[in-house]
Amino acid sequence: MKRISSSGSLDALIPICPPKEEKNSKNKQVYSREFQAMLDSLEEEDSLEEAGQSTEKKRRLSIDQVKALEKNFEVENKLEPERKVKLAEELGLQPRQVAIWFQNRRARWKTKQLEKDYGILKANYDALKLDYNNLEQENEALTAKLKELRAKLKEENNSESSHSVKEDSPKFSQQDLCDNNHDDSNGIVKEDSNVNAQLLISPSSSSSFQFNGPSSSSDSSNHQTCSWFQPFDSRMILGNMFHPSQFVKVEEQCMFAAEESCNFFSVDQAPTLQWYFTGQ
DNA sequence: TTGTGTTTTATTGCCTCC
DNA sequence: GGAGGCAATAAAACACAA
Repeated sequence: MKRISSSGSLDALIPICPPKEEKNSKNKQVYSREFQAMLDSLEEEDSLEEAGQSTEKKRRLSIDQVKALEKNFEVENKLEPERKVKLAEELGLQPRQVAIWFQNRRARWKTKQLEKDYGILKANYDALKLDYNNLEQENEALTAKLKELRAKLKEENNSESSHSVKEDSPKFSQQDLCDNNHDDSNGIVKEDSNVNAQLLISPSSSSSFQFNGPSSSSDSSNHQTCSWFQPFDSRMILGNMFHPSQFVKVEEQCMFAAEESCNFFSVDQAPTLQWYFTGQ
């Protein structure tokens, strides 16, 4: 026995568990389980009375007792001594039995709560994972599209820049042309041409390209179907939409390199949810 | 009837608080 | 140091399939 008493009584000293030989009571069952149990309890009470002991067999609490305990547990899942004694008196139980019931009930509640929390966390995790996968796909699509566009720009640059430099733009020095024509560290090809427009690639604006040019550039018929991406054919800009004598300045306004932006969500890195947990 | 899995009741040992 | 809480566990009670 662990404690003499939590409430000052001797209830903890009373062995509630029956002696070991009780285990074999099943072997002498002749009647139905309930009836046999009743007989057994009566038999035991008699024998205990004879022995002068106040031992109680370990048995389940009645439905009414459990209901009352549940009700009290709902009100407050901790049990102060006065309440324990009062409840025990009301239900005809030992105060220690009430305390044990509350203790076990708290343990059950905790287990259930953990299961519940696990379910919620799992659902959140699954949703985030789905989100992550979608973003990953978007990222891949964007990267591919960007590569394609850059290849096109480069190709056009190679085929057309020499002409425009030599024939159409005598007002620029060779240095100016070099400055406008090189691949800078931000990763986008700058274009010199004769169209007055700006191409803005902004990773912070929902993966869309922004085109600052003449009003005709906002022609909605040129939009492609993808909602997150508003690309355009650079040949259209250079060849059809603007007068060839106009000057084109393709400018990148990225906070960081386009390449970096495309790899913002690394494919190899699984979501850790760390931010989620620390934020709660 | 019996074996087996689950639930409930109770114990034990350790820890914290006053 | 005693009281009480908790985790781990034992053991009785119960449910149920075969």
